Amino acid sequence: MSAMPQRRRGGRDQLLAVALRLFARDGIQATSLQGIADEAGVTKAGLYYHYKTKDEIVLDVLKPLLDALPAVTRRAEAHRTRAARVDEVLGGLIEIALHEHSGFVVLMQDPYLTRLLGQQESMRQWWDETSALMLGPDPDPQTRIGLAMFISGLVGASRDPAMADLDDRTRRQTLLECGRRLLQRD
Amino acid sequence: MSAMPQRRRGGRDQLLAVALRLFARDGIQATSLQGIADEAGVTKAGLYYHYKTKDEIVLDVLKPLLDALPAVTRRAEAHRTRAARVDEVLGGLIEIALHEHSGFVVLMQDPYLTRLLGQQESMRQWWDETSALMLGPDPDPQTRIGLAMFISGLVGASRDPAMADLDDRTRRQTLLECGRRLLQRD
DNA sequence: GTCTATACGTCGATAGAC
DNA sequence: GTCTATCGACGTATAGAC
Repeated sequence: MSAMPQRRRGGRDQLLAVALRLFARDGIQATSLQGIADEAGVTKAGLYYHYKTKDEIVLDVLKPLLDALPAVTRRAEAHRTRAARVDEVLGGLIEIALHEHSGFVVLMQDPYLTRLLGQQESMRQWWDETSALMLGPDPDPQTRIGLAMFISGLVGASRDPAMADLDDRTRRQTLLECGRRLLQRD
Repeated sequence: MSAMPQRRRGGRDQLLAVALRLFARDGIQATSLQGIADEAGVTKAGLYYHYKTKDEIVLDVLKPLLDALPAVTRRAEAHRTRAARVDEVLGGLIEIALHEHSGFVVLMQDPYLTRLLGQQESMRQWWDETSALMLGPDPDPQTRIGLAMFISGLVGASRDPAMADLDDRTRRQTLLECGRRLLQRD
């Protein structure tokens, strides 16, 4: 019983790693199955042993991320003060942005994925619930838009060259400070 | 001698407007010339009378934006204090994000365009110059990353539903406040 | 200037040998 | 499980009639 990811050539986990890298770099639409197969050292038909369609690969690649987001919200709901809930969500999103950066880019920006998930509506529902949790009742526009800027800006900020100089703890702290500033009440 | 944009069916300006809308919605790669031609009411071959390649269309679509960005920087350079330069750049970028939102999305997020412009290096050079102008000498990481979050977050913030309720002046003011918070020194 | 028709490559996906 | 070979659809781009 091996729960370890199998990174063997052509193994599922290696296919997913290759696909994620290419999706983040070139976009899903521009990433061909041929390209994934080449980089993974298998043939195009080899992919079809593991997956029936390209969309199945896309969803499997994003699965860990799509599970991680509701988990953050569930942890935040356990807190009793709004400030604590905000910090929990900010910290959780920052953690994801830093350590699953490729997936986060795809999730936030790829129009192919937007269309694929748009049919499900689950993503929008998660964000409505989570933002309501952070903003509380009757949020002012400034805070509302500050939150939108944070979630959208997290992609670019975590890719910034200045990030390279910082250790992991400082990265989290810096991004958290950005979020707090954007969400502070007047 | 008519300097007015020609919005006639199949005119260049209408082609560009259609292309921009589709690029922003679906991504450049996923937007076929067939799709542009259909929406513009011409045939695919009709496009090739105006443009030799798809890339030529892309660059022409983004031309106004690629000219507007250095113009913002030039205006900012005229100011004598750092605070004034920062406000000038923030205001200029906000103006662009609000009123050329489709183009701004494509410019900031489309990997096809990143590759196309990556060959030229001009975009990176503009941002290096502009961020240096805003950050001044020896910027601390917090400010540096705050700026990265602002520029990247501007796309999402200007698309937020809460924006719909606000008048134009309030939108600018709200986004400017976000930028000031992210760029303030400790 | 705009059309029809088409060349030629690559796409996602399938069939069948080994 | 992985391969070769191939399918039909669609991509960009071109040729030539009107």
